[in-house]
Amino acid sequence: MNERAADRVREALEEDVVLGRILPGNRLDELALAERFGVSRTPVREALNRLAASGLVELRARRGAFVKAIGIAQVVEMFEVMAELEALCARLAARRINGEHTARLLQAHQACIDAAEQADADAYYHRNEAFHQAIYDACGNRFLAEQTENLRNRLTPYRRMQLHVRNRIVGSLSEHQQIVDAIRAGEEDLVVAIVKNHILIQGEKFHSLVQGLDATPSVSTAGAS
Amino acid sequence: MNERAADRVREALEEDVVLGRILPGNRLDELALAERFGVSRTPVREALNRLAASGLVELRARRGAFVKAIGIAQVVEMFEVMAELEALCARLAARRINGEHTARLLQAHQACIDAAEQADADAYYHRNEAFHQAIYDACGNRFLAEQTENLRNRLTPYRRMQLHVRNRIVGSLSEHQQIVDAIRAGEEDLVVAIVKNHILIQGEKFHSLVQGLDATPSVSTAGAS
DNA sequence: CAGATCGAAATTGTATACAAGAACGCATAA
DNA sequence: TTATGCGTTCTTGTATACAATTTCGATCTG
Repeated sequence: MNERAADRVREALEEDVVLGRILPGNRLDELALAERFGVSRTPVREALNRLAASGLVELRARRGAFVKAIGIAQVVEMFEVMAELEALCARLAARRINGEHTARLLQAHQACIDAAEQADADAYYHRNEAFHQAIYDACGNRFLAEQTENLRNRLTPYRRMQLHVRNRIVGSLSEHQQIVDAIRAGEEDLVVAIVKNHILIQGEKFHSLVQGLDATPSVSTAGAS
Repeated sequence: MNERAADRVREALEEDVVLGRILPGNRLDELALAERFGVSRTPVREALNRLAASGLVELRARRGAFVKAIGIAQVVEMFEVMAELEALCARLAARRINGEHTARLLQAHQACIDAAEQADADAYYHRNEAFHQAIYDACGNRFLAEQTENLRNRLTPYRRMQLHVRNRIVGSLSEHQQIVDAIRAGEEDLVVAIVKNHILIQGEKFHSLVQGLDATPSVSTAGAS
């Protein structure tokens, strides 16, 4: 329980950024954060450095820390990589899964089914995370599992936003079933195809979602308005 | 020019670790580093944090920073991921490469050929890096390019160690030629296969290399004299 | 009135001082 | 001789003080 102040600050900020409580582009004032957490600037700076390294904030030299404004194009790029990493996890899982991991995977899948039957979108979100984590853990490559989890965390806000799209849960669940079956059957190529599609769907949904919502002129629409 | 002290320290330490001038398991004393670089502990700590985030050093709470001792198993895992990322770069490059990037790729390839003809292993190493970087840049996905470059940097010492293996340069060069041809022809699946093999060869060479050298140096072997 | 230039305030980057915990050694006892 | 307990010392973690740079605003000039 003797937690380091810097870690407390980092975790709290991480949550704020990931959950969208601090919006992209906002500047993170060291002094203000220090006061908010009741510490000095030193642990705050340490936390900001760590967040910068994990890509959540951008550190402009002598200008402060800004919540990284990830453009639509980059999010699509990230989903592209995410699909590949997750597909590799699934491929290796299909190749190497053992009894223990199989049990965990089935359990996580069942938990998703339960949440879906209760139409509890929030619970489904969390259990969906656990389901994917179970795949990562089953891949037998801890480094890959960590990398994939990292990227997944960075994509959290963009996935979260489109889980409320109509019928997405039903579709997601059906894909989960296919994934589980393919992994247990050791069908590597099949599970890779399913997972890639499973992830890329999210990227596409995100893309069409933001295009329908808002014309954020950050990148594309050059001379708009 | 007006470089930050913390960045200078970080870059210098990065080089020391990557080039093996500081061995895995060694503790990085903040005060000693501060004196060595003529700065205070503050920028040193910042540098260590950044290095920890990029996985080069391990930060044990209230115990200091240690150069991360990456086990053989993890290196093999990292090569497994590396092969996948690089193959994805190549696939996307084959799909989307344009004239400018093609020129750069050809130029980088020719530079490798020149270095090989002069049997200059050191020059070949650097130009090989540039060749792979050219592929990353041509993939049209800046995020993927950055991730791949990052991982490549982390694997540097393990790749470097086996470039001196006999005839590896010749084999490498031949694979480069196949990669260039496949990318220019837009043969996605073909280039993926070649690249995966190209990278995994390195992982296997590393594996057999260390197995031939030493029995079980699973952890530190830091103070080996 | 517009623009530039200079200056003050605010903020980041670095150094130093202080607090707390861990490593190490020494002494003592069995 | 060895193991254990205590205390010193060294190192990390945090706070504060100082330096340097940027930003914003006011004033002056065309």
